[in-house]
Amino acid sequence: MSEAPVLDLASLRRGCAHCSLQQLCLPAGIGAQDLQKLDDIVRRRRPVERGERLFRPGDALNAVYVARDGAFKTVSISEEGEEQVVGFHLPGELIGLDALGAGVHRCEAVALTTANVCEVPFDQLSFVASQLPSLQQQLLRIIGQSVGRDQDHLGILVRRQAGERIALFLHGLAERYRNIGQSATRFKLPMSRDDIAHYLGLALETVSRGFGKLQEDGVIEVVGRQVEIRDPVELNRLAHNAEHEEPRRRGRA
Amino acid sequence: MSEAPVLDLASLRRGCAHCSLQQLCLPAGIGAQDLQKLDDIVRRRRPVERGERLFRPGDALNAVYVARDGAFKTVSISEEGEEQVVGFHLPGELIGLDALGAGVHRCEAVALTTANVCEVPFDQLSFVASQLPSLQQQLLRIIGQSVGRDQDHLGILVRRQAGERIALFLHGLAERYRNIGQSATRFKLPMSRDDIAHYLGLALETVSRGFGKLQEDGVIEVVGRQVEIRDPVELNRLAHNAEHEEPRRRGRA
DNA sequence: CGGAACTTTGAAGTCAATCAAGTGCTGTGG
DNA sequence: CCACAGCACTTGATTGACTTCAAAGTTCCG
Repeated sequence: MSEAPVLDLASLRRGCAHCSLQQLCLPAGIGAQDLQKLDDIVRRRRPVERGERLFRPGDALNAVYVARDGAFKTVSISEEGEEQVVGFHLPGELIGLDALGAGVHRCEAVALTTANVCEVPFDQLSFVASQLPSLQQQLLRIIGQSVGRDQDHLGILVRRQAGERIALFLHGLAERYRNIGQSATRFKLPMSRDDIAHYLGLALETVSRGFGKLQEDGVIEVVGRQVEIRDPVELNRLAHNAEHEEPRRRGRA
Repeated sequence: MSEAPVLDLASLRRGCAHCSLQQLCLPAGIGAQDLQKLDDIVRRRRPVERGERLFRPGDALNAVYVARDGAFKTVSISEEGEEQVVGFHLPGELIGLDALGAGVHRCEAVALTTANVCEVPFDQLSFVASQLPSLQQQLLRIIGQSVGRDQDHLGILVRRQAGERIALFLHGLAERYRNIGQSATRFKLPMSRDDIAHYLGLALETVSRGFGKLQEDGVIEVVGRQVEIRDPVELNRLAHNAEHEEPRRRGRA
């Protein structure tokens, strides 16, 4: 009885209920049978240690991954060996889509903390999706959201100054923590200043100074990687309105 | 428009052979019947004039588009009204994927030149794809390639200096012209310096100076929007190796 | 406790943005 | 055909932001 599929299904459903796959299966109005098709192909992995990689550039696209807890970064390495942080992945966000185009990963996915991940073999996912149009559509949507996040990232990098980028980064991160049911005002950064710098296209010293200034201004409280957002409204203003518009208004008003 | 399907099919097939949809149907080993399913949903539009828009931010995702000739830019407009050029689209490159995530466009697509476009209603494409697994896979791949291009764009913007970005831009553009069977060494830029600047995250003056310097160094010949690449090897080196690493064409050559 | 990794802080230099003319193309009307 | 307006592009000078180099301070773990 303890091996009864009903129990397994129940536990999986509970598991997926607060991991990103909820977006893949639940809103599709999926039946128990169909859900099981999906559940059957999801694999668990032993915890991944900090610094371990899920895949490396050049690896074939075997699976996509979702962290159940912990965090990852995806890094693309230029021909000169310089690292560029392409994205951070919190629990529930899909990892591995970078290989969709060529069938081969462009980036490496590195664990920032010890983490538990679900692994979904891609060919099986693809096969199941072809049988379940609603799942296929969900898959497209998830991918589209990931594209949207990339575009947001672009928006952060283009013609924005350091303070603005940092505010935008913190703002976006808070939003994402809120989405996974964690505090949006108090959290521990899973990544180093260096990682943030490589994500924002800044020098790490600039990131450090930016944090310092935000603290000076009473917007955040930061000790090492522990962050508390004291003034979310002001943070939002800094992120969207640019800091140089208000404080000193010269001719252009 | 209901005309003789057979004739339409023939012309479309010829048409698709050198437009981006070739990537959608041809490699899938698609049969004549299946091809027709696809061809049936592709619509032509009257030529789009320079400055016209295919869609605007907030528009529902009705269709994806492919230019048969001409060029487009997709622009996302920040809350402060600043324009950010998200991408340029040459003939054969899909336009409109930005709405996949939310079902609503985030960007606007503006014609840079007069252009002919094919319009593929998205729900129909999605429906046909669900019936043709091979088409579905192709669709995923196309989307993945678009994600890859976005990541390349990211790579251009992060921590690269102006000269490098411009070289990278020209290099990438040449590559894409080559892919569509046009000269990779001599072409006319469809976009303004201002568009390029907004794409590269630079001021337009900086772009102009960058072009000037490349010309001074004998790498390119540029008159207005007409560009000739004189030294592709050097351009490639500038794009990937950074100009300040090695020969500072002053003292030690 | 000690060491390594990470973070903060300071000072100096550089690159690109900005402001400001000026030049050259394109098309239109006299 | 030329004059002229409008726009796109180029060029110059200045300023400010960020990087870089350097060093001290902190946190995290074994």
